[in-house]
Amino acid sequence: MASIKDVAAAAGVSVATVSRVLNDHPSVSPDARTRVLAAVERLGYRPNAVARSLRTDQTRTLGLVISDVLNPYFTELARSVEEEARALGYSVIIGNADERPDLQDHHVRTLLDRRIDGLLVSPTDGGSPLMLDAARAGTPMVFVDRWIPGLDVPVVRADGRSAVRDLVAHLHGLGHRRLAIIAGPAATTTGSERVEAFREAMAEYGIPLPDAYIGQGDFQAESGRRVTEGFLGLDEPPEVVFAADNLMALGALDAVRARGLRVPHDIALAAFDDIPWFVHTDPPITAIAQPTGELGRAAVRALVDRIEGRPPRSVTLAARLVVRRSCGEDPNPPQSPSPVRRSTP
Amino acid sequence: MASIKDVAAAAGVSVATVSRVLNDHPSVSPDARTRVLAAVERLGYRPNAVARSLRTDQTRTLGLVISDVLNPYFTELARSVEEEARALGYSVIIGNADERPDLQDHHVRTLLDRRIDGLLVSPTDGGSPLMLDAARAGTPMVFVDRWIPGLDVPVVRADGRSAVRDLVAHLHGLGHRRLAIIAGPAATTTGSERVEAFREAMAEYGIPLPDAYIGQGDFQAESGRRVTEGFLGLDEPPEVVFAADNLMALGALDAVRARGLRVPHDIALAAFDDIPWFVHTDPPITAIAQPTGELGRAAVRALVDRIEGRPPRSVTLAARLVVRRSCGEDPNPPQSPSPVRRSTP
DNA sequence: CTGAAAGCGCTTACAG
DNA sequence: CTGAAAGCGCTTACAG
Repeated sequence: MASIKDVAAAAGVSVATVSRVLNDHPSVSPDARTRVLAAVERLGYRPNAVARSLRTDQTRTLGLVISDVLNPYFTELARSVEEEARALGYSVIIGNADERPDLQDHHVRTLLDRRIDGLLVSPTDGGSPLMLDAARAGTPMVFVDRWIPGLDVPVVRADGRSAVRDLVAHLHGLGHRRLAIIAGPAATTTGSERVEAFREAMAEYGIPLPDAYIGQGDFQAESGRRVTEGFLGLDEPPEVVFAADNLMALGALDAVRARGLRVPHDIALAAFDDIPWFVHTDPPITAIAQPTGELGRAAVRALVDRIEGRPPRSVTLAARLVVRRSCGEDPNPPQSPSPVRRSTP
Repeated sequence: MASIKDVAAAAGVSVATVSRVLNDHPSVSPDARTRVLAAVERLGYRPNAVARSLRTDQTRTLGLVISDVLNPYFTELARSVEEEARALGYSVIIGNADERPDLQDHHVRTLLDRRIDGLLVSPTDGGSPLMLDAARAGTPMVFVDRWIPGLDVPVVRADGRSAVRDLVAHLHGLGHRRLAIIAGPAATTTGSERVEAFREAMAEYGIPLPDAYIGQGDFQAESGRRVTEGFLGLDEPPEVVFAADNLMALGALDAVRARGLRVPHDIALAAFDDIPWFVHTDPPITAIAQPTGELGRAAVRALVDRIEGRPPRSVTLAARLVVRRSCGEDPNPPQSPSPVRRSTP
């Protein structure tokens, strides 16, 4: 590939002048500029970003380490992150941890080695020494969705507490009393917080959350399946299963179907995280929706603020309950009878 | 951050020696090695990949430009690509074109500027000058899923022809004669091929595919919605809509539901690309499944072969039809009555 | 086995 | 406005 030297030679100027033209430095004569631009065009020259990064000590790249790309929530998050980053002149490199701390570590290490300007992470666990060291060493970092307490790192996330309270009110109103949850890993904030929010909301109605109704999942479909099978095998199975993310809800659906049971007739189902498919599942699934796009954008802005020397802000946005039919009789029946609605028994 | 110089000073050796132990060069004394490793440990030294890349002229990075990250098919593809790349010692940077040629170009350019070792692309269109030039200039490149004819670039893809024939046989067997398709952009191979395969299979049954039954979509949900509305507004609407990808199927479902109609009672639906949610939609959707993971892995192997000087091979794998209930009466009823099955009218 | 030195492709004070 | 030169952090022939 043509290098800056080739361009300089072709334009009859020094490499310094070529560099100035390329970087829009003001002190370049119109004539020199024209010749350089012509040479660039003729040679099809493209600056080597690797060399530039080495010299300037900045890569204009953000690292994003997410827990699971296959989870539509994170895919959407990644998309909004890339979009906002691009608008601000940054690229993003995504590392998929697949809910595995070792993989997360691998990606953090690779990203750090590549000298990304800043790191956006949704931690899979409590944080490895590598990540903690990086944070303490001053690597610009922002947590999205999940975070690690005790670190001076801004957090951008959704607070689901009030939406969970709305969900429990909805379930209680439908007459459900035996409520179970498929939790995420206790090592993640979203893993423990969602259980706590659920327990607290239930307490307001005087309903306990027995251990047998807390299933330990890992945010992936297979665990939702396994936990749900366990629930269904109980002497007194729960009336409702609340999956702490959409993939575990998918697993739960698989398990219910495998047993030959129906939602919500035999067991009700609700999920944290809303996705477009929930409108079309059988039945449509009641879910707690996060403002995913806004979270991604806010996270990027916080990180770029930090990188560029401005004080970054933590952001907490509200999640909201979207009621559909997976927990029982539609509580908001349409005014006029619609042919879409199924005649429920 | 500590540099190789710091390590050299701390270990009392030259930077050359440090470099040698870091790269497992054989000629290093055990003593030197020990001291270097200790210094590395003590300083928390991590080699600067940017500097190494500049020097060695290789980044050990693959670029992957996909048409739409929000499409579960591509997400899964991206995941398998990253997995295989990691196994072979490469990282991957994903660029999401969002089905927009301008964005695709942006990512190709950025990736090239970063001097990735090779490029995996699923082109959104017929290819911009930039991409064509890069291919002709010898940038290691492999097409996945979609490709651009006339270029000496290996292609890794699935052949859906026989699965589409199976689908048409299935539809014909169900008594359907008015079959419509929501096509992808004609500029993409998968956009045009799927229509052709559909048309040819229909011809075998003496069924024509009129223009009115070919809707022009762009592989994204909104276009599926729009096209389906058009079909439903026809004097003689089709009995079946075949969406050329899963997102347009989602849009089609939205449109059908908005009209207060039901699948398959009022109109049948099938999709290219199978996803886990299709098992749980109302009704479960008949789809053509690609061996996505295998495609991603094969594409990476071909690209790495090319990069490392081995002859790369094009690969074509077969797709297969997965019959569910969205086209009408289940043609393979279970032997014993199952409580899962709905009593269809 | 080891080190001094060149060089990868840039950017940027410095001097003119 | 322009260029020569230093230097970013590495790797790797070359000489010893």
